[in-house]
This record gives sequence, C-alpha cells and structure tokens, in this order.
Amino acid sequence: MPQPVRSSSKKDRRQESETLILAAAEKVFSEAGFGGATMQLIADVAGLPKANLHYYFPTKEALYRQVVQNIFQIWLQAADIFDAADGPAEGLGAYIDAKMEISRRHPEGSKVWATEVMHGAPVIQDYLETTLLDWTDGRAKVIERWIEEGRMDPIDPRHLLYMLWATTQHYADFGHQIETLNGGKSLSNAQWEAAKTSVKQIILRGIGALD
Amino acid sequence: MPQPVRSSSKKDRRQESETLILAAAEKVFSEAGFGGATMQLIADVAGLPKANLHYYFPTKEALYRQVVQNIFQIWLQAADIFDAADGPAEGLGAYIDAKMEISRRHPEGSKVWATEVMHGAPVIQDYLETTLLDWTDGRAKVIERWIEEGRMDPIDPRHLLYMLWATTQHYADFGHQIETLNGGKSLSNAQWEAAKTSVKQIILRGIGALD
DNA sequence: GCTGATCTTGACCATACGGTCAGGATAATC
DNA sequence: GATTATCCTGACCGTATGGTCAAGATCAGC
Repeated sequence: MPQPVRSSSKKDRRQESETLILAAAEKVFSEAGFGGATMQLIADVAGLPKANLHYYFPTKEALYRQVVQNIFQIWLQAADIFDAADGPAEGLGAYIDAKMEISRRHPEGSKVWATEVMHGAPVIQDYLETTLLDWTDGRAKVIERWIEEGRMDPIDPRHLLYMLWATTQHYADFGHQIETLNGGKSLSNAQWEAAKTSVKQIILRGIGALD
Repeated sequence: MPQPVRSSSKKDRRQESETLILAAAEKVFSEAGFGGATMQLIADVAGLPKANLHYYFPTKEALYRQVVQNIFQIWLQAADIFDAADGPAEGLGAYIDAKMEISRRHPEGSKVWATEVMHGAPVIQDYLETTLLDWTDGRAKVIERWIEEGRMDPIDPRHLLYMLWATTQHYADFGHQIETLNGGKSLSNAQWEAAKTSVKQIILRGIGALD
C-alpha cells in the first residue's frame, strides 16, 4: 500500500483536493450522465472516501455545477483566437483548429456540456442567457463585418456558428462512434490532421473565404 | 375524468400499449437520460400504473433498448434518398433536408441516440459495429465514385459524413441552446428554411458540388 | 354464461443512493 | 507541546428506485 503523496503546503491542499475530485467527477459525469453518476463511483475514481467529497462539495449538484462551469470557461477561451484575426480564413480556421484540439484533448468536458444542454440546461441556463448570448452576438457582428467587406459570402452568422460548434464538438461527443467506424481504433495523428483539414476546407470554401 | 378510450380489438392492444409506453419513454429518456429517467415518471407520462410498464417491458433496460432500436431505424431510413440520387448536389442536398426534418420533427429520438453514443453505446454497440459500419462503407463508396467522376472535390468521405451528421443533428441535440440564443423562441418556419439553406449551401459549395 | 388467456394494478420488497455526523487525525502557530 | 483550525472518514439514516406478486378485471371463443 503506497502512502498517498501529500507534498502540498497547507495553503494548496484545498485546491489540490478539489482539482482531483473535479477531474474524477468530469470523467464519471461524462460517462454516465448526471443521473447515472454516483458519488461513490466518483469517490472511487478519485481514490477518496465518499464522505470526503461531501466535505469539499456539499451536494452532487454543487459538484456537477462546478464541473460544467469549468468547461464553459475553456469553451469561451477558444474564442480569443477568433478576435485577434484579420479575416475569416485566418480567424475561422484558427477557431476550428482550437476547437478540434479541445475535442481531442478534453472530450469528457465536451460530453458533459452536451448532455447538460440536451437535458435543457437545468444547471447553466443562466450562463446560456447571459454570457453565451453576449459572446454569440459579438462573434456574429465580426462575421457580419467580414461579409460587408466582401471577404466571405453572405451567410447567416448564427447558422455558421452552429455549424462550427456542431462539427468540431462532434469529434468529442461522438468520438466513440467515430472510433467504432474506424475499426475500433482511436484516430491517429494523421487522421486528426485529416479531420481538421477536411473541416476547414469544406467550411472555408463553403462560405467563400478561400477564393 | 374522461374515460380512457379503448377502441382497439384484442389483437391490437398489445401493440397499442407498447407504442404508448415507447413514446412516453422516448420523451423521458431524452429529457433525463437513462440514469435520470424513472419508471414511475415514464408511467405517469404514459398515464399508466408503473406495474403495467413491467408487464410489457420486463426491465428499464429492455424498454430503453427498444427505444434506441426504433430510433436507429429512422436514422437509417433517411438514407434511402441518398441512394436514389444521381449526383452529390442532389443526393447530399436531399439527405441534408431529410435529416434536418428528422431533427425538427423527432428531436427526442436524436437526443436519446446522442446520449447513448456519448456514454459509449453500452446498449447498441453491436449495431454500430455491424449495421452502421456497413451503411457507412456503402455511402462512402458512393461518395468516392462521385469524386472519381469529378462531380465533387476529393474529400475524405468519412469526415464528410461526420459533418453531415454533426450539423443536422445539432439542430435537435442542441435545440435548447439554439432556442435560447434565438431569444427563447423556437425557430420559425422561415428560420428552419434558412438553416437548411445555409447548411446545404456551405457544405455543397464546400465540397465543390455546386459549381 | 362458462372458460381460459390476457391484461391490469395496489401493495410490497430489497437495494442503492445522496447526504449526515461525531469523533479522530493532521499540521500550522505560538 | 498546547492550542486551534482544518481535514478526513467509518458508520449510519431516510428515501426513492427498479422490480415482484398475487388477486382481480377484461374479453374472445364456445
């Protein structure tokens, strides 16, 4: 029995435990959904007794809420690339790359987010109505400017954004299906590159940003 | 209190009850996931006592399995249009229309399917490995032929299919998010048409099938 | 209207779950 | 090394859930 390593100072311990629990929770929630996940299983994955979870997070819902909020932050962060861009080919291309990378490195988070939204966003509805709405309006304006400047075809910005989200997140949310259709093997580096290239080519060409 | 109508003959009764239960189950599963759904709630939605559900479906899992299988049938059915087509613009355009229509009319089914796959397809893994794999291979061949005939750009057929699925199903799976970003109102007829048009335009143009 | 098969259901059961708590361990501060 | 605040955890509890069952209702066929 190896002793659990506790190399942290007093100050960090709370955060360290919370991070450990949140990682375990994200994994379990993504695999079983909120209803299917159990605090006992999360505790087992984290390697802690169940009661310890309730010390840091009073309820299952509080833990879940924190998981979803963390995911939302990553989600928004990918937009920074969008803003810094000069035109649609560069900006949207970089955004697609960033979101594909998130789907690859952080698929659990994407799944939790997807499940939450599919079930009517009971926990993060307020985020959708405020932060996400503002974010979307802002990007839509950028896209509209690109259209006015003649740098891409006149496309409804909303539907373009939905398409970007749908396509990139599909590689995380439906990763299991893709893997099965890939002979049971997860995508290789080359296949991930091909995916990114295909998505970028179709969308950027489809909106007339590559001519 | 209105009397429950029982206009059926003996022969139909079983099927009628099963259909009623399956409809309720699809709704509840789509809103709460497998783990979050309860047999009691499904029974309430169906307007039947819980014990009656267990007469027709021995376990919650058997009921769920039947729901998912029914959805899978609808999923595959949309492919008929694909086959009858002459070229990519016609075939893929009709396929997009068909899948968008399913997303609009049958969003619950899409959500159940998505959740099932996201959780690793514990119930329908065999379908993925057999029926879906065959289906995908078949369509990929059709797309490859179109490419050889010079009727569209050389795109990896798999990634194109993933994009079609992702984009069209997004309008069902993330319908709540779209609705919220639409000011809390569900998409109007005109907006649905705009969605279909945008998706078709971007994809068909993006693969070089519209020039 | 009797019979047998199918259907219906209220009451019940075992289990598993989220959450609580009291008491003990740990470690920083003086 | 005494004090104090924080952290840890085994044992426990009330509840809700999936599932069972036996007794009754319904109805086609005769």
